[in-house]
Amino acid sequence: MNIISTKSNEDKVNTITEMCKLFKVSARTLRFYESKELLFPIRRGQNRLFTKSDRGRMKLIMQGKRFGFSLEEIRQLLNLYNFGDHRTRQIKQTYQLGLKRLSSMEQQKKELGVAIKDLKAQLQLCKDLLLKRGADSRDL
Amino acid sequence: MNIISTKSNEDKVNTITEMCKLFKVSARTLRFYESKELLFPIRRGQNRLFTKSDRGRMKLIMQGKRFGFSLEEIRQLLNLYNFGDHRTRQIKQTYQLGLKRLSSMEQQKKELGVAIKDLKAQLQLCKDLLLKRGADSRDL
DNA sequence: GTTATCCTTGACGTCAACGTCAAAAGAATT
DNA sequence: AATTCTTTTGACGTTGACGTCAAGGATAAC
Repeated sequence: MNIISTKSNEDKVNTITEMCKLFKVSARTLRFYESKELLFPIRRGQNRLFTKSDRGRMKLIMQGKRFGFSLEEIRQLLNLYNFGDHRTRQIKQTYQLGLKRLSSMEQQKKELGVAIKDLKAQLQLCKDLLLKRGADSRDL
Repeated sequence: MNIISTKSNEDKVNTITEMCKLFKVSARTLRFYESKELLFPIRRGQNRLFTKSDRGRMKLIMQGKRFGFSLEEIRQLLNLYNFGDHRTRQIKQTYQLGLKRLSSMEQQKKELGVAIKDLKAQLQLCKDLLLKRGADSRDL
């Protein structure tokens, strides 16, 4: 342990199998994401090493997928989290995209709230019917 | 207008093109959904007529898609809204599925809240950088 | 009657997001 | 040195969710 690297996991790198376990995806998926420029693992020889940046990106990728975004949509947004090394014009574009995405996500959250309310009501109706049909309330 | 049908749009039926416009999808999509048993239009001759039930289902389908669910997942849940004509055991299963889906959606809403917060923060950072680089604050 | 318009059923094509398999290269273990 | 394990790079396969013709029936308009 070097005296400089007090933040032990800051500069830690992962092999591909470690990443697989970390994010519960296949190696194929990670290579695929690299080919699509969502990840940028460095190389030791010909092997991939995934850095903290890649871990952060993967987290965002999984999140984005959960919310129903396509990989391409996610890729564009990922630049928002690495804007240091881009040109101003590109950052501006990504920023605009981020604003759109934000409002889309806020909208989705609102809709989700309504859908949840509906589903709850429907489940209640369903439950009532089941009880009326003589179901045991313990297995509901 | 029949004296019995006071609820004018309750028993209204739509042709396929009407449905297309109503939900902004293609006819192919509607036929595809029927083939996958997500919709059950009645027939006049060989033509499809979409009922109120189908309209309700379509609303739920679009919603489900927005939230990232697959058509198969959506199909299973749709039974929750038409449980009148099913057997108790099946309803019970659908009910259980609904509970799972509910908690999944609630989880998703929570994650969405966090992601929105993160994105906002990131956008702020981005904005600061752009301003520092001399961007005009009016086009942000 | 025929032209035009909707609608139908196949059947094949496409695109995203991977899965799967083969061949080979490197490192590690015995 | 031989074997095992991890990983690599192709390359082809698959699945979900449709798109896109092609060929034909039904109905309304002229």
